[in-house]
Formats: sequence, C-alpha cells, structure tokens
Amino acid sequence: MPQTSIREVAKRAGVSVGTVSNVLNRPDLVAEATRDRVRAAIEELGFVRNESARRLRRGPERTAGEFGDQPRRAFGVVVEDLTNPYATDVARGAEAALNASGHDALWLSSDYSAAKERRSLELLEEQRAAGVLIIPVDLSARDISGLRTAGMSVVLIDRHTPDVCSAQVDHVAGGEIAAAHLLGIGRERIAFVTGVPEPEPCVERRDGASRTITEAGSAKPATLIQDAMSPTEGQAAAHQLLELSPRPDGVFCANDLLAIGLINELTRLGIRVPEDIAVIGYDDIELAASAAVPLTTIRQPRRELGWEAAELAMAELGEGKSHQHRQVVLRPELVIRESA
Amino acid sequence: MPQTSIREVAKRAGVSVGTVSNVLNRPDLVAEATRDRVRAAIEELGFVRNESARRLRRGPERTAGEFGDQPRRAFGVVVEDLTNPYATDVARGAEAALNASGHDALWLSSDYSAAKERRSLELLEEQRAAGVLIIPVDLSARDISGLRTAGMSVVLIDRHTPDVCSAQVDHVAGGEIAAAHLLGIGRERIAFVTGVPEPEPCVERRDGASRTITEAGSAKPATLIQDAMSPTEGQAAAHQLLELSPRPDGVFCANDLLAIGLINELTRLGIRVPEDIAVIGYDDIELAASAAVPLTTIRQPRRELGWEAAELAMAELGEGKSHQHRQVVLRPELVIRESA
DNA sequence: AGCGTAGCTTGAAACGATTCACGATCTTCG
DNA sequence: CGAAGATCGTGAATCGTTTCAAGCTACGCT
Repeated sequence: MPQTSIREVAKRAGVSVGTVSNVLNRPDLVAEATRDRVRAAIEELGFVRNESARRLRRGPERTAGEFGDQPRRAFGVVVEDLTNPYATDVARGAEAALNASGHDALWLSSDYSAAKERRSLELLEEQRAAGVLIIPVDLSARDISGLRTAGMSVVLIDRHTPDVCSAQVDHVAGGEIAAAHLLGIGRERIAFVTGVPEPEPCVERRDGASRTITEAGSAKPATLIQDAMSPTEGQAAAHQLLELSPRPDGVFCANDLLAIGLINELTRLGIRVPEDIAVIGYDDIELAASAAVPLTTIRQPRRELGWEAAELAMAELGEGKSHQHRQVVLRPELVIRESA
Repeated sequence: MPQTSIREVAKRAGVSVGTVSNVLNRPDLVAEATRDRVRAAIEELGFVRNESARRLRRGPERTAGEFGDQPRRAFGVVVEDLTNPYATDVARGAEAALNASGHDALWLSSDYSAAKERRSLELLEEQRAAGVLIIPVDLSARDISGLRTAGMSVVLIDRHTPDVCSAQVDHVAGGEIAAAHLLGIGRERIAFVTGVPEPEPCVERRDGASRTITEAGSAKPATLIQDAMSPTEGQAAAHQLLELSPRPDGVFCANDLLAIGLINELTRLGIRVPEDIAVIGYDDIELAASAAVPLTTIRQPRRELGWEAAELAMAELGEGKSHQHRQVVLRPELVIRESA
C-alpha cells in the first residue's frame, strides 16, 4: 500500500474523486454534510495530497490573483554563505516579503562554489519553484536563460546584468563614503583589508574608496588580502598591518567580521583604536554595535535589499510576458560609532 | 505552448518517448548515435524534465543503493534561527553529510514560531522531500507521525522522544562542566544569564549547572532572563548583573553571543574579566576565540551533530520498515581561554 | 538455413490529482 | 403541474514522466 490517494478517501467517504478534490480546493462548492464526511475520511486515513500530481496536472501556475485563495508558492533564496550575517539578513528580508504575500522561502547555500550554485539552481528547477533570488557566485547568462525558459522568475542580488531583475546596494558609493569619512577625520595613510575569493561588491567598494582617496591627493591605499572574510582572518590582518611602512593610520575593511577581528587583535597588541589606527567596517551587522570598540561602519540596508528582491520576483511572476526587467539600487549609509 | 515535454523531444529526435527517458535515466542502454541525437534535441529545445511528473510516476523512492546512479534526494533542514551561528553550523554539518552522499539540503527557518515551523514541515511534505532534520520549536507527536506516514524520515536535533531518531548534545553535562570550571577557579557567587523563549537545551544546561553548584555547597545561582540570546541583550545583562547583591564573581551564559555582549559591556564599565567577574559561554562560535577577551566556553560539536543527524536520516530512509530509532548523544567539551 | 542471443527501441499503461461538461435533485413560481 | 434555475456530484480525460513486456535487427554459431 504505497500511498493513500484521493481515490481511497473517496471510497471511504462514499463520494467521487472529483468531490474530494473539491473539498480540498473549493470547499464552498461542496455541501456541508459531504464536506464533513470527506474531511473525516481524510483525517482517518491520514491523507496528504501528493503535490507532484497536483502540480503536474495544474501545469504552470495560473496567473495568480484569481478569486479566493492565493496559490502558495516556493521561492528559492540562494546565498553564498549561510554563515555570513550579511547574507542571512538579506535572506531574511526576502523571506519576510515572501511570507507577507503568502509564499515560502527555501534557502540554499552555494558555499562560494560555482558547482554547488549550479546544483542549487537545478534543484529549484526540478522542484518547479516559482522563482529564485540569488547572490551569485558565478552565474552565466546561459544558466539564467535556462531558468527563465523553465518559467521561473530570477532576481539577482548584489550584481546586475541588463536582462534580469536585480536589487543591489551602490557599493561604489559605499566605498566613497567610507574613504571620505576616514579622510575627514584626518587619516592619510589608508589600507584596505579584504579576502578572497573577493566578491564583486567588495571590488566595487575598493574601487570607490581608492578613487576617493587618490582624488583627494593621498597615496593609493595598500591592500591586504586574506584567505577569507572572517574575524580570524581579521586577526591575521592586524599583524600584517603593523609590518607595513609607513604604518597606516586608517583601515577600511571589506566587512565587519574582518574589522572586528582586526580591532580585537590590535587592542590586544596595545594599539589604540581609533587613536592610533581608525577602523571602519562594512555591513553594520548586529555585533558591530556591541563590539569591544563599537564599530563605525557602512550600513547596508540588507533587509530592504532582500525585501525588494523578493518584491521584484513576485512582480515578475505576476506580470508574465509584459514584464520589464527592473534594477533597484539602494544607497548605503554611514554609521558613526567609536572605531573611526 | 506550455512546456517542452519529453514527447516533443522524441519527435524532434525521431525516436520514441521511452528512448528519451532512457537517455535521461539510463544512457548506457541507448546506442551512442541515438543518444547524441536525443541530447542535441534536448539542447535545442531547452528541455527540462518535469520533476513533478517524474516523481509522480516513480512513487516512493526505491530503496536506494540500486545499481548505477544514486537517486538524488532533497532533505529539509529546519532550524529556529538562521541568524544564529550555532544553528547554521549544525545545518552546515548536516548539509556536508548530505552532499557527501549526493543529496541536497533545503534550509527552512521557523523563527521560533510554531506556526512557521508547521508550515515549513507542510512545505517539505508537499514537495515530497526525503526527510527532515529539525531543531524543533514546538513539535507535537502528531506532526511527526504525520510526516512519517508521508514516508519521510524525521530526525530531531537537540531534543528527543523515544519514537524518533535524534541527535543531541548532552547539555546537562555541559552545564555541569561549566559550573565545575567556575567553581574550580574559585568562584563562589555564580549567576546564569539566559534569554526567552528559553530553548529546552538551555534549561538543561541550567539544571546541570545548578545542581553542580548547590551540590558543591554554594548558593543557588541567580538567573538573569533577557529578551533574547543576542549580544545586545548580553550588554543589558551586564547592568542587571552589577545591581545584584552580593555581586556575582562568575557568570555562566546560555550562549556565546550573550557572553560576548556581556563581556564587552562589562569591560566598558571598567569591570575586569576574568579578574573581577569570570565569564563562561556556551557553543564556541568562531567569534569566541577572537573576541576582545578570548572566551572560555563549552564547545558543542555542532558540525558533528548535524552530520550525525543527517546520517541518521539517510539511514532511516535506506532501512525502510526494519528501521530502529536511534538516539545519538554527543558530549560537549570545555575550551579554556581567558574569560574564565 | 535455422536458431539463440545480445543490443536497441517501441508504445501503452501507470502514477495521483484537477478539471469540466453533464446529470441528478431540489426549489421556486407562474 | 411543469419548467426553469440552483445546487451538488460524477467520472472520464488529462498533465509529463517512467516502466516494462514485447518487437525488431544483426550477428554468431551449429
């Protein structure tokens, strides 16, 4: 007895399969007595509708917005690293938007691997998810158009190409703001700390910062490249930093985790932050405010970013053919605390 | 034209549908020339197999371990909070084990809400996932048996009941170890900091610690309950702590995030850690080692925990009827750094 | 030539739900 | 009393895939 099907429920309740289906999908079409009988049968048999069959029959989800109940759909949220608070915040924003509209979010992580990324997309495609929100690691146009022909909406986060919807933060501006702040508090020898693989947005931050700095007439910033963007690597960066000559008096870290590790180690080595070296992070994760030296940082509107991305995805789904790809760009914001 | 189906591919390649299916599933049965022709047709048409139909036909996945290619399946990993490094580490451990066996992980978050938790389970059930690994918020036996009859394997993480597989850490022991350490370094007035909603495991840690302390003849520890288990709340706890009289000289925090926030705030208020107040955390998250005051803590083998859970789930799936529920219990470990 | 075999291919029968054109009853009202 | 609606139910057709018994060739062997 492989599975309880609608047919057995029908037999048990003494009705036809069509009626059971109606109880499931349009209960108002069924007389109360019958409905109860069917429900009881469902209960007793522990019946669960086979979503595969349902979807097979239904085909590409109807244009939504029909009368009555919304078609609850699943969207995939693919991020590079579920351990990174930045990524999880973005994803939570997306999930919130999705939930608010009665949809669901499935999280997948690509772990910075193009292969895992591709596999995740495949999985979503096989499951016939409604759409994907993705912080891409290495997405080709081909992958995307594949998804598209499978009828899924695709939204890029933190990256963009003309023929897909995307939501991103203006990282160049973020870099500029950070550099301008460092310059503004009188720092002249600025270093940049980042990690490999260096995500596109970090490159942009770096470019923005670099330009601002050289345009202001200061020396091109030294760049310290670590193995990852974690606090541990930030610690390591502290030592490298002190070996630089001339020793920098301002540091711009590609993310807060690096900054926190860096500051902690610097403090332990007797260097005062911000007096000796000012440090500015990027992201404004929760920990930034309650760090030993509260971190000055660039806040990304991450929840909003995820939220916007989800809105785009849902819109794309609703609009069908007439859809015009949109690119949302949010602006980051300087949060001044104590580290710079 | 709703979707490219196997039939159109067949027509285009001039073969029967059965052959196309074979190319997809058992390529070795098909002559090379035909195979190439079919593959070309697939390519040209941008065909993607409709997973719903496939699954509908296949029915409950065969007992795996068949000849040839493994049936790649998706497992759901439901955690309470994807923002919590503890949870994500466990989930990553699970994902690693799953991937190692050629399966996939879908992450869902319940956000501490029983409703979302239930919804997540429903979703997984509808998608006919192979199994669920869950850190439960509020799971009734009924929910579980529902999942079970739907043919999914269920593994509880960090909680247990006799009739389900589970993997957990011995939290009582963890509490005992922490308390014993605090006692061992001469602390006498110990406080416990936790947050609501207080997960079962935290209660166990507290119990273990309490017992050890009272059995050693010290006063029952004061308990500070915060609104959450975050660094921000740890900060708040610092102030409450100082108002206690007698002022504690040792604190056991329910997790590292609380401990880090607490220590940072204490330091800012001029209290020395560990000299004035020793603080011990729980979890050993990455940040613990690189915190301003490197944190002494109880390490949970989180990756292993997730890994074991995944192994259990996969085993359950493979064993079918003959399955015996197993409960894996891992032992936590004291990591001495500087905060206590 | 006759026969067995191996290697490919075929095509119809599932899988389990949804849909929809039709009946079957029951009301209501002229 | 009879006809026109309402209101409910029915059950066959259908979605796209996999499965599998059966058919077809070509080949080797006696």
